[in-house]
Amino acid sequence: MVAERLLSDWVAAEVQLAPEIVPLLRRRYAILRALAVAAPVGRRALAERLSVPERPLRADLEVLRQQGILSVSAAGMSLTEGGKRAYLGLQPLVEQLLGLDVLAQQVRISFGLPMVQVVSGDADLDPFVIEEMGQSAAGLLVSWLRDPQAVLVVTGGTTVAAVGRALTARGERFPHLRVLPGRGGLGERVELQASTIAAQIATAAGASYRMLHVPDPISPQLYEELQRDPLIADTLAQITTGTLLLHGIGDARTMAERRGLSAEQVRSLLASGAQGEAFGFYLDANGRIVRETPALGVRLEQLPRFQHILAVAGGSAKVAPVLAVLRFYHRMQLAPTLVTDEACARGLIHIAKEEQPWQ
Amino acid sequence: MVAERLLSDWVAAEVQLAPEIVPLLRRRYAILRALAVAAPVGRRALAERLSVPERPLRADLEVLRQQGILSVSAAGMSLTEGGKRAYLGLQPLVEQLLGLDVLAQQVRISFGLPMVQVVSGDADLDPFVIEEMGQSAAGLLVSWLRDPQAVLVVTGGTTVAAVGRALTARGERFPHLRVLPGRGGLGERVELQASTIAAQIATAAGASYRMLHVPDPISPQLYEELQRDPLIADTLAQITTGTLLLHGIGDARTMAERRGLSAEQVRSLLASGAQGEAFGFYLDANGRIVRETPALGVRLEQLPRFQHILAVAGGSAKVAPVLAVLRFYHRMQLAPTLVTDEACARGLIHIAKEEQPWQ
DNA sequence: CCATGCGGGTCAAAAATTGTCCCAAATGGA
DNA sequence: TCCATTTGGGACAATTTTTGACCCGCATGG
Repeated sequence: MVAERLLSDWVAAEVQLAPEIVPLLRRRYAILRALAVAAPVGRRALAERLSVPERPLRADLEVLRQQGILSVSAAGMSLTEGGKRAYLGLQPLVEQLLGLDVLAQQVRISFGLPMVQVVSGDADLDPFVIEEMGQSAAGLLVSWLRDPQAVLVVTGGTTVAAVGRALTARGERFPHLRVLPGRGGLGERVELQASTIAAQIATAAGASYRMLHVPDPISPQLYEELQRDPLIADTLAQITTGTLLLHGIGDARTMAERRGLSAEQVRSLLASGAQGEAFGFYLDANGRIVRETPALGVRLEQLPRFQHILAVAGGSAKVAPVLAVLRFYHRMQLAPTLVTDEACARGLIHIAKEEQPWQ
Repeated sequence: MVAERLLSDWVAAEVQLAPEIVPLLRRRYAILRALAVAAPVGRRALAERLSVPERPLRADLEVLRQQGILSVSAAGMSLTEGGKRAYLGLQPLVEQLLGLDVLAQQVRISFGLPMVQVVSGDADLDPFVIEEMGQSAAGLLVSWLRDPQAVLVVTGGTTVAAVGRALTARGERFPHLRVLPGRGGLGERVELQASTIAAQIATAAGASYRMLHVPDPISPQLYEELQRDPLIADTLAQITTGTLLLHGIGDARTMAERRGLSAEQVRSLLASGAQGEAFGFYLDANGRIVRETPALGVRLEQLPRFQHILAVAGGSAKVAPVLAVLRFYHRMQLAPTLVTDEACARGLIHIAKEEQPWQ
């Protein structure tokens, strides 16, 4: 605690004296993160993924190379051992330098949440930011997963998938754990399915799991029929015993299209004010439910039963969806933990300052 | 201790990731130091004293102004309250960032000294560096001055005068202390005389002092005569009871000229290899005494009696003189504490690496 | 009161950065 | 084994930024 306090003082003085180090460290740290995740990677590919012009990136890479932080080969660039150490050791410093801790506290207070974590960057510009959100969320999750009663319910999506990868990478085992998908199958990509992620997490953690072999937008006829299937019914029953909920937050239009809604249906959905989506509910800017997807899985009335709800989403395009979900939870008198990125957090703060958070 | 350790780790990682902050912080810190000492000061005067081109300085000043670190008026620029706080709080960070602690350790080990302190900058280029050396030396001194038995012997010179100013500024009082000049009058400038500095320190500390009203280069006839003077004899006797010695280190040529030696005498002195001077002794590169100034004051055989000897000198031009003095002490089997600046310390290390420190 | 030194403005020259090529070599999937 | 692809590094003109060298009106302090 003392050390942290001192660090923040030093950082504050340093930033005051030399504010130009902030964008500098931001860039360099993003490069390290990218290399830590995707090495070996080439200069052009890196520029593409970081949404940065190639030549400036080259200048940065040159400095890092001379510092012995990265090694180059014909296959691309990788972090050296020292570079990995620097990357890992730098996280608290970068958080301080970029003011991420302050940002997280602002979001936490503004929206009345129990805990908020903010990672550096913008997931829309730099795909590696999603991985870092995943690691951050995984860190929170494992502390909850130690509970022998823990039953984890997960949804699908790219961000939740990143949490799964991060949990797998940690290699910690929770044999008593049970992992369940909170939704059925949605879209085509198998690695983003709730069932797939549940299975991945459970396998890595040495835990048990169930899959939910139902389509996500479900027709009324199938609804009754599938509920009578004993295996499905059992899985649904187990979901009601969940203690931890991990879910992503979607953009209304994207999710509607992924669920195969017609252009007309999408138009009507958006006309009704839908901004965000979470586990099947489309929410407007005030957090009101605009439309509920007919599907099997975690249900509205179950939400209060979870001990912890962890929402993960980032990128500047997710500001409105996240805002919708946070207001939805506020209406429900629930308080989820939020893991997001810098761009999204700044957007949330910007809006919170302009208007009353709860209208 | 923990905090320091962590700080150094963070700093190491930060410097690795963004080495360009080192010259940046070096410049900005020098500006803060100058403003802390000499405010209010104008842009051109500042550029002159810092030996920096005006336009780049202006760019730095612009940043610092926008950061609210300095305030401008028609009389010049000054530090704001926040700027003063940043300046004071930044010292340990700057020491780490510029590697001054490492440098000090290298000098300490290379020359077998008990303690070495290094301040940032080059006294030859930036006159404020002398003030910082003074503050550093004053910090060491006060810890020794708490000893009720303390008797402090000081020499003259610009650097020792800066120590006197710094001690005065601290405002701590040592009523039991006795301060004595280690040399007679030398040159014309009263504020650089050993007696003047002794009186200044003693007055500020509420201590007692004596003056030594004798010329420094003294003729053989006067030598006997003045020693018979009861007041002078008593002062000389008191000097033999000294427990702490504070002295500067001079360049041989400069000191010889200041003592009024003829051009011929100076030439012969330099031809005999004289590099440095300390309390009257001219020393060659190996630390051998080349010539002893006939004078009254602290004598060679007294040196081992001091509990602490503190040598203060800086600037790249003082490398050879300091080296000569350090080797002299090594021959005497004495180990002084050294306060110097970055430029001088790097010069010492450079030489120590090339040759064996003791031949 | 007035001369000195103050901050700030201006602008051409110089330096650094950036955009956009190219290339030989190594890679890795077929 | 081969060959399409991607790698890092070189080169260089276009562009932006920084630097040097002025000038000006004005507050300040002797």
